[in-house]
Amino acid sequence: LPPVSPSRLVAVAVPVPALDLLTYRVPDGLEFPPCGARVLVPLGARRLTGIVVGLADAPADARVDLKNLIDILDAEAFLPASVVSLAAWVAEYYACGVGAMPPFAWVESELRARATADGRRQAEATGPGAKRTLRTSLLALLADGGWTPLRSLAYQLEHADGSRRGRGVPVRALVRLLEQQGLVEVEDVLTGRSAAFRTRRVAAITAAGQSALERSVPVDEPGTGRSRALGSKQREALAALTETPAGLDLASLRGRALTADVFQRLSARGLVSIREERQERDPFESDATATMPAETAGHGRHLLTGEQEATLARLGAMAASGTFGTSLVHGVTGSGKTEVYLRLAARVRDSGRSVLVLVPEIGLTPALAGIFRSQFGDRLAIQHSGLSDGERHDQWHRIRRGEVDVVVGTRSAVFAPLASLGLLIVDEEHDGSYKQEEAPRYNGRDVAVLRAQREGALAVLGSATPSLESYHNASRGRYQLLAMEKRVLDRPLADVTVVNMRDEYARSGPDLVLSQALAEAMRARLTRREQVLVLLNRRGYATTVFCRQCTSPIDCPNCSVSLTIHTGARGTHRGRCHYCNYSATIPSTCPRCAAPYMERSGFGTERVEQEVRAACPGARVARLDRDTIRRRGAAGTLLAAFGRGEVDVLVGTQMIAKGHDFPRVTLVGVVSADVGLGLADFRAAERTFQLLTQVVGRAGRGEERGEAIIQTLFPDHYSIQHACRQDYRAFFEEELAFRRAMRYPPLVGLTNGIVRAPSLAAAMHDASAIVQHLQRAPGPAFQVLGPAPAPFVKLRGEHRAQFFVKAANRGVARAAIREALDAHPDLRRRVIIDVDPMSVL
DNA sequence: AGCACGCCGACT
DNA sequence: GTCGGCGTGCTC
Repeated sequence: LPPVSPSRLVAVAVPVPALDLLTYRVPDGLEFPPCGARVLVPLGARRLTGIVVGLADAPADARVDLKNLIDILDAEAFLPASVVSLAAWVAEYYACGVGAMPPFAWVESELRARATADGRRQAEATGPGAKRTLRTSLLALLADGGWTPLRSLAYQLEHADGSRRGRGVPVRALVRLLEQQGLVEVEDVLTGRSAAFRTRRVAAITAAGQSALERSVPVDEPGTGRSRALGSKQREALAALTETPAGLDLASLRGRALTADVFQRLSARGLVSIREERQERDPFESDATATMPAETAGHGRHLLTGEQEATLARLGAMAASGTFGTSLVHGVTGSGKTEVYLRLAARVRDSGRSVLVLVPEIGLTPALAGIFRSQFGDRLAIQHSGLSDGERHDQWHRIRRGEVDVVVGTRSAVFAPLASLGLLIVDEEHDGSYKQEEAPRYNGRDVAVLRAQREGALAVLGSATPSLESYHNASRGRYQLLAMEKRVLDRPLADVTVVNMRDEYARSGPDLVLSQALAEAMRARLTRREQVLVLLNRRGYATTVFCRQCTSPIDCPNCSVSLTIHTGARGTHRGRCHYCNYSATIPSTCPRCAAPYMERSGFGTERVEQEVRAACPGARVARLDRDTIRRRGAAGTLLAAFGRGEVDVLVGTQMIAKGHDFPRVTLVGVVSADVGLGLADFRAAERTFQLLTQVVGRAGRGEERGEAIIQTLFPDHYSIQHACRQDYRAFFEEELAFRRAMRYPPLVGLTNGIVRAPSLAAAMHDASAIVQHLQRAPGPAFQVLGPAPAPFVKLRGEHRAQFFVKAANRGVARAAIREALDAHPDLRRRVIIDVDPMSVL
């Protein structure tokens, strides 16, 4: 039991991203709530559901007048206390409000309204021909008898009677006014996410129904006072129910002669009962995971290689110790890491502790989830963004109720409410998608290690191309390093050829996309009915359009980037901004100097697809990038089709390089290894090395030896050279030396601050106010750089200035940043603080 | 993030 | 005059 606070104050996390913990008083009539319980609290004009994080002291600022909790919704922890304190710690580390943390944000409530009887009468009195005011439109919307969420009202108003502009309508004020007039009632319910179970309506026959059916007597009609005999449909329905004693799911009536309406009428006469039953969705029914390869069934059966066996033994020993430790499994692509994870997870599960597995993106790599599914069956839960809110929540509640031993999920699954964790696995730990690029900007991998530490569990990070951070930790002895250097069945790594595109341009002109070597290799592989992956990490048809006379490119009006050319309907080309989605037709004459010499330059995946079709007539070519997978699950479908051999050549961005296993791919072509190398980002070389190594690893996973062809303008660049030789260690040493010289992570802790403002001058001004505050911090504990215009100085119409904080001791820097932000509350909304950034662009 | 408040231009 | 669009500040 928590010690009783003499002042009876609790710290509460509310689902408001900008807010930190708030303090509330527990009124005398209420028990003191335990940590992790949900509570209903007043916040401004709202009432919200929050989570108790712990006891609180009286706020330092005496001016805040504390409010009472309205209600306590759980007698026991709703979120495990371990998850609550983990999330609070993470919010502190990443300098964001606790309210933004996933486990707190998942608990929400919602205001809903409906018309009262008076309100309905008044709505009916206003005929359709009458003049529509906002007030009458609103009342009409609320008069259908059901509860309507206030947040959807503005949208409904906008679409209800065409001309009305619903945006900006003070819906809440209007509803409150109507409430005061007794025309509308308002309720505040726990919603959606936490109550988002899909329910099904199940009909069962009542005793009255049974006797009515048997004796065929007339039955009272509700409301009318009359009696009527059962109709034939109603008799049929009752008869059907006698055959299904467990009840009949009304949704299953679709396509049959009976309709739900018949049951509804019977229910009104008391002959049938209809109950709502909670129904849990199976995430494997949804298309995102339906495409899991069937060959995964073989996993867990065949023998491990010596290396796999040794790695498993070491990890198993660490896990069995029951104390915290972190292990970095550095295994080359195709070395069979997944198999080791699976067996390790089974061991830990059998010892009575639970397992959490993080993966970068399930939609792109369904194989791992499928393998775990076949091993753990319904003791496994899946958590990822492709699930609907309802599906996700079913899974979340199954975990919370302890019905699950193993969770496989993306980033936010690190907060899954698992009890007694014994093992956390982070697959492809270097992957950038572990970092959330919006608040809260946490890294799921780092949170996983932290959680392991707090719960005395083993953390296993795995990658063929570990992040500099993790490998550095391993070489300093903070992590245990386990290497897997051989591929399963001793399959050799691909032969890599580098093509110097300068020579190719000299020979074939500057407009060349596919070198002769790549085109010929593709044709050769295709005639042998093998498959090809072609990587270019840049979308679109062309990179820019510029005027040959005045050389000015066509820029996005909202962002400081030039428009990318995309192929639209009927082959027309449009300019599009990849940052704000602005789109425009490309003029045939220069908007600046009117010269009719507009020229395209650079190329992206669309152009590559076209060139591949031209170079390989008859080949089945498909493209996988963000533009082709708008629809949910489309990536999985396309990858599955490629896996079945229905596509010969798959062109795509980095999506095609993630951990897929396509045994028939024998050739990988990289159209330009240089995309990203020129970026002003300290991770540019690391990302290039990782991408090249990963994509080269896709070749030759079957019987046939693989081949990779890398086109570049910089064949001597160290990330390209080391990637060709698949020499991680050499790359690591060289890159670490660069990071040390430049004082970049992992040798210092880096925090990036970006200040947004209507003009660059204003952004610079506000940024320097914060920087000055930071520089006043005592001692040379950290270094502040900037402010300077950010690399994307304008984005979505806002101007941006940036600054950096570099510190050996992150704690000191964190405290200083928090203090500087607190000193400038007016800038809070416009400042982005990114602790341990993945990218500084 | 909401929500309230207050300021300003554009209409009845 | 007042409506309603938007910037600013606050939420224990």
